[in-house]
Amino acid sequence: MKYKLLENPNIEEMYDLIEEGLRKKAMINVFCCCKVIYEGRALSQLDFGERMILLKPDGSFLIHQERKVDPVNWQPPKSRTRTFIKDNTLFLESHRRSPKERLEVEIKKTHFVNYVLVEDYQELEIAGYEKDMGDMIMKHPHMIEEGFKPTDREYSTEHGFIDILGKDKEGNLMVLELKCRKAGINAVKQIRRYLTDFKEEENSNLENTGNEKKKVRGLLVAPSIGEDARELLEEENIEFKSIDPPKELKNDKKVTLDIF
Amino acid sequence: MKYKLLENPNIEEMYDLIEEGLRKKAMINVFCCCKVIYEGRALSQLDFGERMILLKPDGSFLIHQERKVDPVNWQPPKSRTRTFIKDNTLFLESHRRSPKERLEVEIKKTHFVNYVLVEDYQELEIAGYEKDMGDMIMKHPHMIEEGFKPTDREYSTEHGFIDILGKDKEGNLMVLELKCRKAGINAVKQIRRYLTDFKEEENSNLENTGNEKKKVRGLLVAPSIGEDARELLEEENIEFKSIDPPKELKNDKKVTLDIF
DNA sequence: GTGTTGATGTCGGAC
DNA sequence: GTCCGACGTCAACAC
Repeated sequence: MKYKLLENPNIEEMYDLIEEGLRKKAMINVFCCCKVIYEGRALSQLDFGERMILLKPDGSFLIHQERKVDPVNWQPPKSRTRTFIKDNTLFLESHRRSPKERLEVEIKKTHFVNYVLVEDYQELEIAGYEKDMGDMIMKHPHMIEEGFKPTDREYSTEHGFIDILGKDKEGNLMVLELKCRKAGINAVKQIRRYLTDFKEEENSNLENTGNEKKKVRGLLVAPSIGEDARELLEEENIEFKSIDPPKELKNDKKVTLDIF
Repeated sequence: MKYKLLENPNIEEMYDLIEEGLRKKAMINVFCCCKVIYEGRALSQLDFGERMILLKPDGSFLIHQERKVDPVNWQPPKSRTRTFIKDNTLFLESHRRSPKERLEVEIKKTHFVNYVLVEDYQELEIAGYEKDMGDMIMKHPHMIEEGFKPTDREYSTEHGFIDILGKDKEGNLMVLELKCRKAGINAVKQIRRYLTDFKEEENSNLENTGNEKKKVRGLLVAPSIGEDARELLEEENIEFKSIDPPKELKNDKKVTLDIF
């Protein structure tokens, strides 16, 4: 089951659902009246009130009040969450090893609780660094290889945006994925998804037109690449080009600002 | 009604529920597959994936992925949220006036959506940071050393605010810089800047008045100090006093008792 | 409003 | 691990 939800659960139901969610590494969401105690780098307490609690599969633990972007209390990723019942009351507890920190949530009344098995393979693309790299390649396509001609930027597909689309000197389609830092396995998976799309298209074109076969080349562009990423890359017949991102424009700007 | 919840809603149902939640200033929670575009101080895009969206009555807008404490995209309090349907697709949009920022969420598939009218009158009581440390020292100056008398708090200088200014039992000026965590090299540099100011002043006073020379002592107060910081400290003849920040809540559980 | 500073900052990268 | 810098930092407070 992809998700599970309970309205006005009793303590045992709620305990079971949260335990199940934790076991399955789901996102768990609790709307309840609770009291919170935190001990660690600082010390805090928050008396009973209605809040939203969010437990993430990476161990993150967030308690949100009705205002502000930041959670009122939280624990970082890799914290360990535990549930227990004491005096007919459900508690959530989160421990962090180092620095030693503890979060304790006493739950009085729950409106509803749910967990969801989340599928999210996308990473945030933020303009700035990577954008600069794209700008540079659009301006100097020979950096990729002789005869490379970029045709599209941020080309939209069903699986997401392709950073740069172009053709090599033979006329083969090239799908470029840019990373401004060391490329990980996710970068390779990403480019693989794009390629799947294009290869399907390519095959149907072939059937229709009988043209001579053009290849679709996947090319990962990054300053370096991780070991696991390299493996998948070779397996999938994707190419890799090592290019450093253009030297920081941000710093230059900041220096200028500091001067004034 | 205190809350409302829909599983697998269709677009119109979802639109209505969110509009109702916005009108009633509720906390709104959406578990869905969505795509996010942000334009403002930076520029970002996040392709389709499953996430949790949280809209708060103060205008805050959070999009949480399955990892990290921080939301992947967000808008701050006082942003204005708008919903609209285009091409049979539901969009959430959030505008901020200044700086001009826009967040656009395209929703593909929603697992469930709910709103809750939250009642939370409590504020976080927190202890263990720099202000508490300053309070403690002002209240118990002997913690620094016998005969220490603080004279000013947040004393303004050309280079910034001195946390605590005072005099030792000999009448020498003391410049205290407080850190509630392990002090790094920056803390030492900071105190060094303040000292430079005072020593210049001291010298000009000497010339003018011919008074006997009083020293200016710099004192870094922190629970501990890093190695590089220690080096610069000794080089600059700045002193160090190890003090842990107080971790006592002011109204220690009294609030709870008062309520009953 | 603009500006400055502290924070359980968080997060990522380098050593 | 620890240290160091960047961040759409956020949020509180002063001016």
